[in-house]
Amino acid sequence: MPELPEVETIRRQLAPLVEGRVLREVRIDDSRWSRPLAPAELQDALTGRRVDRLSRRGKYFVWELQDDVFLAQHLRMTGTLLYDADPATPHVHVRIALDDGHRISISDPRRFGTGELLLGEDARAAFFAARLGIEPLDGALDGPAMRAIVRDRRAPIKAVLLDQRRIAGVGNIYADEALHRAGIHPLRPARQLTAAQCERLSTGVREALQAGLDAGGATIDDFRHVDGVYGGFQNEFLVHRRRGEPCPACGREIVKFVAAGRGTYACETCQPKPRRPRT
DNA sequence: CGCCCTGTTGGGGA
DNA sequence: ATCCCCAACAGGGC
Repeated sequence: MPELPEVETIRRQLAPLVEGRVLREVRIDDSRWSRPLAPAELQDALTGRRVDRLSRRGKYFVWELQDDVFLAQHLRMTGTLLYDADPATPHVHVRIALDDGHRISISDPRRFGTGELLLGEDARAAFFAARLGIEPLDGALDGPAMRAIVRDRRAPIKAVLLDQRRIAGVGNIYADEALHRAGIHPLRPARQLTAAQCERLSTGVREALQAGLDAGGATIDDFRHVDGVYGGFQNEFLVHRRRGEPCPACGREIVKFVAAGRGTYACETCQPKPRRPRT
């Protein structure tokens, strides 16, 4: 469910509610969530600590706790982070009681979500350095940066966009959206992109993510805010393809295929298929 | 009712 | 470097 705009939206809503609060009680009912630690170990490490800041890196929430203790939390496919959730909410595997009486619940039907404890600045830096590349909304993702990222890579451009070690936070839906905005076919070998295409793609990635943020992270159909309310839609490529409607730019049919192992949508009029197999 | 397929993610093994 | 499969579950098509 959550891609970068959704994660950032949740972070912005939750940060003022948790920063400065102490985690009074932590209950983890899922041994998968806290691997490699046992749930009891993670509970003990978190309990009683003050939240200095709630930040984000790629699609990770970073709970910055006192004494340089960090929790890198990922919601993966189906995780939701709820504030004062309905007690009947299903699939809640992690519950946190704050010192002001409010509660945090993490609901995650598929249980892919993770929470990793990182002790100290160095551990945090190493964790993200091994996994994440450039932050797409920090201003550094321009045409030349994109060109350096695609250079020498013969993998399809969509696979490169989804590689978190290159660009942090672009998921399946926003990758399709960015490629449509840039007029680039998802299967085009990355190294074939011209300087002009790299420029358009860097803009497409930034604008697609920003549009998601402007919509309050409401671009995915079952996205819910921290208060449990469902979000709405915006009139973008990704919305049209979900509805089975034609391309909003040219009116031609949107086609579906597999790229980088994921379901992929494109308009092959706006995004011409690659013809040259190798370069 | 049951079976099969799909999926917003990322890690590990081939 | 790249591809495939997997984690666990819900929902839709047939």
